[in-house]
Amino acid sequence: MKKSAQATINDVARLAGVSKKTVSRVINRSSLLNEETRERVEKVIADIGYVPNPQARALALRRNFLIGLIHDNPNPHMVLNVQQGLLEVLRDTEFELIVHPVDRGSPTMLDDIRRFLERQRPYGVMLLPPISENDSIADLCSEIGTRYVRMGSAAFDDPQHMVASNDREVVRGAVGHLIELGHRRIGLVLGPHGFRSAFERSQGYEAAFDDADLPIQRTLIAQGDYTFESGMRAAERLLDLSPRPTAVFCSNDAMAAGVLHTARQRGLDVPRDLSIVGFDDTTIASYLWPPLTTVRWPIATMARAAALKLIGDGEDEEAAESLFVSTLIRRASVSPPGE
Amino acid sequence: MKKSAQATINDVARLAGVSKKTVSRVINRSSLLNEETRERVEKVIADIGYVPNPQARALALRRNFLIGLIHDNPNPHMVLNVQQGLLEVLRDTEFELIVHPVDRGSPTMLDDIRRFLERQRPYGVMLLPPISENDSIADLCSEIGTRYVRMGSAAFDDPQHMVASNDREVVRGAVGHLIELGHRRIGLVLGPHGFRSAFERSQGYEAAFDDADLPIQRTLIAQGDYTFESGMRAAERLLDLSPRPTAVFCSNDAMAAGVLHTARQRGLDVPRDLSIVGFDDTTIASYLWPPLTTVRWPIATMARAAALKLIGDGEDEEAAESLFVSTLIRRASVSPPGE
DNA sequence: TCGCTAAAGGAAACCGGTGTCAATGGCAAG
DNA sequence: CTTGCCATTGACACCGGTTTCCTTTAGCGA
Repeated sequence: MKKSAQATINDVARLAGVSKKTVSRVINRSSLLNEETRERVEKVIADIGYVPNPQARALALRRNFLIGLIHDNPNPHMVLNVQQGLLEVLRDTEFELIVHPVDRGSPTMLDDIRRFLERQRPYGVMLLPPISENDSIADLCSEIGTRYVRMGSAAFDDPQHMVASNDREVVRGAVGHLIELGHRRIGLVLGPHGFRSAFERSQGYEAAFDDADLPIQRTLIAQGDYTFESGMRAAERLLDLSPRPTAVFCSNDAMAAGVLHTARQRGLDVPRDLSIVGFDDTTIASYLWPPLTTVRWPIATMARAAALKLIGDGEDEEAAESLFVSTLIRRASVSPPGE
Repeated sequence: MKKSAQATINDVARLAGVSKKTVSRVINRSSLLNEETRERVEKVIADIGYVPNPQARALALRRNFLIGLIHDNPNPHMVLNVQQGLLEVLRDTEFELIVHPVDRGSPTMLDDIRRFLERQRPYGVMLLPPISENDSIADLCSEIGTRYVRMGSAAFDDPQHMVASNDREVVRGAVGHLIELGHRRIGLVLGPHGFRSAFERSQGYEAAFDDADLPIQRTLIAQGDYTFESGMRAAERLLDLSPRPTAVFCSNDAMAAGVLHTARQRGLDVPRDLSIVGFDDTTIASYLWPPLTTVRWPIATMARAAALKLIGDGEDEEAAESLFVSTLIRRASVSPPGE
């Protein structure tokens, strides 16, 4: 009564009284098939619980049923949410997720990616920021013939290759909200150079000032690099200014946490003495005291859409979408100035 | 001048003037080989940059060069750290990481895993808590012949299948530290039922009281489920007690953050009115105010060791280790009582 | 020089699918 | 009745490795 080895296509063919090629046709839903034959084969497949061997298919098709996630270690919160979104879609399919981190900065990054694509031959890959902004990676995918979807803070590729959020607009709204509350000296903690997300968010900041016909004060703009520590340093500089800013918009939550940390060290009360707005809506945003007002972007939803774009035939509705709306989550770290 | 297609083993064989089999022998480091032949073949391989096709190998060997990460969505911090540790090791090898989340609770979980193992034929898999504690999964791996390593809060399998931390001992030390500082009414926020980690940590708590010959007060033990919200609820109950506990040990950081949150809502000063100790040393631990005293366990190191166990021949030193030491990270959320 | 043994290397089958192309059979048209 | 065409289906090569089994060659003692 030993457990039989995995059934093969030959077993199915024999039992159904057809050739392996016909079974293959059934599996691949070829249209050139007699309906009756199809049913007979499908019955056998169901009966013996046959599942095609992915390695053999991969060899013959020169294409694996894997979706690759290529990223360069941006924030863990994002990576994990993306994975969850992708996996939600892949869970009920024959696809699996393969994670391939790379090192931007390394001169061999492009070669690494090429090797990965040529060797593993994933069905499609998802590119996360910041490397998603690198056009040569997208070109490489096209060249090799691997489907790809880029995730970003703005649409910088065709819809079928892009899931983008509206960072600029949402920041414009968030900073506009601060202005409406009466804030005038609003600091900006920038993200690192070369990150599209940092750029878009700073553009949103500037747009809000333009909207209100207010001048932008360069001294209120501090450079950060998306880390907690850089947020602390930025806050030290901003809070030394006189007059002090009454609010700060931070390009991500980690830096916002840093700003909050420094503010507290200096005995400032948040939000009375300083309003703070973050970006990402990571879990820490709600754990902090006061809970952080921040921007939530639908990362998992975007990842789901990306997965559908990657594996789908382009007919799914969600897969058609490529622009996703982030929203301001109002918590307790913002109030009118000096209140 | 078009880029030639990937070189195959036949190209190498032709250029080196040997048969495919000999090339295959070189690749697989067979010992029955003339040294001179080996060198000649290796030179050709290096010259044309030949890399064996993983799909073909997988088909022939019935084994993929993939390491699977099977988990059930425990805390993101852990999943990500594990991934980083694994990938650090895999980066320089021919292995790739394939992530396969499952749903404990689902009655089909075991079948899901079986299908995954039989279809993808990963070289080895890493099992994360809490499903790592499920013996039938380990048995399944043995049955199918997939190498596996389980991660856990205590050693509950052979060393070659286990990377474990010393949760019980480190908690014993942490709570002992609170006792030394003078705390007597020390709350415990438990992790969820059925989690070995929760059990081990509570055992550590009890051991510390035994060490000091102090009685354990059951009312000071509150049930949590590792979420921020459950920490808040637990704190609400504990802080209603009279006399109030002067310190709380929480089974993870998220719950500690919840306790801190509730304490703050009630106007308590941490650590003066309430000392808090967490577990995990997630990033939030240092972002919180006051920065959280917590236990850091070497997740990435454990994952590295696990990867070496999975792909290695058992000769690496780090791979031999199976018990890893967590340490108490002292920050500002602890002080002597009432100070 | 011959015979024997062991090491080295090659031919062909095999892993389990898919692609190409030809064969088969039914049916309408000539 | 024969021919031509289309819908189905199968035979066989192929994807790129590994394994089995056999042959060749080298080494060595008699």
